[in-house]
Amino acid sequence: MRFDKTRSAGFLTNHLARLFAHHLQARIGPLGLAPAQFMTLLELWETDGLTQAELVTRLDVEQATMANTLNRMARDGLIDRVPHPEDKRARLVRLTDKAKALEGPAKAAAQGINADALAGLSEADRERFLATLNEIIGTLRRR
Amino acid sequence: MRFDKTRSAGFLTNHLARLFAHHLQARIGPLGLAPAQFMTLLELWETDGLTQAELVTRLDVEQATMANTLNRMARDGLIDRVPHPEDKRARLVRLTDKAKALEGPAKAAAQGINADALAGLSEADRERFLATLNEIIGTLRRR
DNA sequence: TCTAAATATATAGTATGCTATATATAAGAT
DNA sequence: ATCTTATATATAGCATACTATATATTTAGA
Repeated sequence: MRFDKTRSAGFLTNHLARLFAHHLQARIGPLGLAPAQFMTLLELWETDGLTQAELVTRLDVEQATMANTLNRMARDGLIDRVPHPEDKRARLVRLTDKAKALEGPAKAAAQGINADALAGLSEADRERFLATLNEIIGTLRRR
Repeated sequence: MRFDKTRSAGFLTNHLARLFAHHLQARIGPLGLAPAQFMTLLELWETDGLTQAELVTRLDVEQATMANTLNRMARDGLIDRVPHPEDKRARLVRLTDKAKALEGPAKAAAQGINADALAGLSEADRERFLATLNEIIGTLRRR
């Protein structure tokens, strides 16, 4: 059976994701951030005080993955966790001042990588690429 | 600063790669394979007897990553490593009969996932998507 | 030739992802 | 009110990725 890597969406997406992660790490590492932490901060910069469960839903990772990421973020002084006022099981994730201060530089770094990556494409191709990514994500999530 | 996840190539690619990996795991797991093992087998099915260094180049992963993947593959009876005839530092990675027998079913599983993922796209959009992935990979590798 | 640089592999440590499992609390059902 | 089920979080164990480092061998250069 033939299988051409360069024509496999799964293979190529895996490769590209590793390249993006590598570049992101290079640019936000100096800020004291790692990629999964940045992804989590994107939600918290939008809405401070989410629960772990809400972050899990919004970022589509497993609960155990998020629990570990939040532990590392607390260790690194990016978040605090305070008791949920109405639910003794839950805790609210709160940004520290340190994490709030990183919003500008970290988002700029990520935007820069996206811009570099798509630099060789026409505006129409960029739009089509983003739309297709979103569409395939939707397709695979439904299964 | 605004940062829309649904318009970030890096964010979307990370998400999609996780979805692809999850589906691939579900379909090749029952064959006794994991995604990185499958990726490595793709090269070895093409060319049996590669060195670790050659696999590293072809798959664009770090040497330590490949060393660990090969250890797990040897543990699982998918490969043997034999001394390189001309270079005492190196070893040749050889497929076992077990690994050879998995080529058809594993490739079929991966093709099936790719087909499912792209099912909602026109043929032209599929081609464009694959071409764009390859192009962006090229761009980011050059940096 | 002998030393220095390059190459092939291995290992340690860490981050991020997963599944499976455990515990605590909340909500619903009878 | 009690019992069952659902929800929120934590933890253990593993795969895959990374960087940094170590060792062995080969190649190149003085």
